[in-house]
Amino acid sequence: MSKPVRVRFAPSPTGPLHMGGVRTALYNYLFAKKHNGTFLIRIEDTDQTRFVPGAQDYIMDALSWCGIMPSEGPGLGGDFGPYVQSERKAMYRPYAEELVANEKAYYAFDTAEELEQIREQAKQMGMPNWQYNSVTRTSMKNSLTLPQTEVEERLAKGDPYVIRMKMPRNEDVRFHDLIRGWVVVNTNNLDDKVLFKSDGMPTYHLANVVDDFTMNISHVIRGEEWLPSAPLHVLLYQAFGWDAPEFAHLPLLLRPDGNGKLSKRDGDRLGFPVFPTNWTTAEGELYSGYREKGYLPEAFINMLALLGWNPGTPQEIFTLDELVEAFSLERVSKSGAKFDPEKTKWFQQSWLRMQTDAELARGLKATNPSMSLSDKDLETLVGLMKERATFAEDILIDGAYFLGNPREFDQETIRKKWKAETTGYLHEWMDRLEGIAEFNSVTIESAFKKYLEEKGLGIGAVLLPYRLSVTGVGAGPGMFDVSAFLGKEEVLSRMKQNLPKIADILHEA
RNA sequence: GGCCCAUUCGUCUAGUGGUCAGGACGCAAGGUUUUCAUCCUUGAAACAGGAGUUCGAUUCUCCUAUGGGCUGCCA
Repeated sequence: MSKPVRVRFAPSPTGPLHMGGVRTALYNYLFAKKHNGTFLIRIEDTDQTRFVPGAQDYIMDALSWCGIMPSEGPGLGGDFGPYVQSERKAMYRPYAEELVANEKAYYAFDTAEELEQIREQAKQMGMPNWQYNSVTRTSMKNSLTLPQTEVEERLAKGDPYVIRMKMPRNEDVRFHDLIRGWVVVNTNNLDDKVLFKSDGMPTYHLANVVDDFTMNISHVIRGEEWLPSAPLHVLLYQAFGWDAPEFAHLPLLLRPDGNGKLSKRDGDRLGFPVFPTNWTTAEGELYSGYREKGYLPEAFINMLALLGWNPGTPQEIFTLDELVEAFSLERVSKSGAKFDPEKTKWFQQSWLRMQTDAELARGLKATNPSMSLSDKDLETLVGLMKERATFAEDILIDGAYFLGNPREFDQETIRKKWKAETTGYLHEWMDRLEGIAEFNSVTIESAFKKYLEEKGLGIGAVLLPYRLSVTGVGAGPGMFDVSAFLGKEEVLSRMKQNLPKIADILHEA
């Protein structure tokens, strides 16, 4: 009989959530939904010095854009709240004291400055990382070395202290990871981590274990950067006499170039966002987000899901619901995944195509309220341009000539395609256009073919120059569709205005 | 430096004690298209290295190398 699945995503509000964090949240969400469990958010703000205003709202907003909805969390309620650790502050000290009473932990009075000094000295003597551990603690100021009376005196007096884990000597800590299998670490390699800080707050380790236990968390699914401290957490569960949850440590997201963990600086430097949505720092520095770049949340989520997990089938396009259905931790890979901006674009393009013309038109109208096009015309335009676009806005950018006479004319196409007699053909073609009674793509095409036939011309000799004189560019949707969309008056008026401009360009060349 | 984790095409990945090592993105070529895009076909492209186990290892074990993470009164 297994416990009900309850998982949490536990970010710290020290800045915006980057895409690695979103993926962790996503996998938690997928796992919870797959097993009819609960996905909750807990804010880990035990470090008051690193608190960044707005970060918590950013996290909730970004997850909401992604469609990753927690059922418990700050502002959402739930039976295990509060869901912000600073609001739970009072509950941690008794747990820390309990460990001291049971000799699993001890008071330490060494100040941060003293420790820094010791580390510095050790470094100069060739020891790169001095640790407060089962060996060194015997020569430090703590309740294990100081006389009992002095300890009590110091505590009574209000001397600052921390509570440290009393790491046992030479014990193998074994735990099972759902992704990596058995992991074994000897406690000699672990130090006496601070569990409770002198400012009255717990550290991550204590708060995390206490909260996961008191919130009935069944599975801890988090990034691989936590793997080294997992043994400590396992030991803490043992010290409290609690059953530990299942662990699953996710592979890291790596940067596309060179090596290393994806970091917030990489994105805009390499030309892609690392954040789900825009984030502006207090200093006014902007980090761009997928939302504002024009990515659909479905595409973003789809891409993230496949980075480090695969369904074992050739399917690559998944809705959130389909991901829930297909997801399993067993199919999460062990090694870090380099993020690929190109493939991300492919997901975006694929998702854009799946939108209906009406949906896309509605979205464009919302982002461009001043657009004068009717809904029906905009939908037609979307239909013509959609296959050529990666982002919705591309439709308006690459299709700008649908909205107004172009100012620029592609010089290279002119140079390659414009012959001495071309302008003459176009004038003749204008006369034919003039004569078309019912102006639609079928009638225009047949008139065009008829004209070519009568003149004995090839299609390329006139069609491309025609396109260029109307749109300014040498590529795009079917020219008869474009013509029909613009209407007879507009097409003729453009040609009248543009042909002289093109002639000028030819003269200059 | 120490500890831990990892290693299949450029990238994301599938896979098995005997496979032509499969797919996707990207790239290249061809076809379709008046053009571009889409679409279709084809192609180049990988089991880090060395031992061992075995009739046989990409697959199992060990070593090495490489990459990554952690090493704070950060999370």
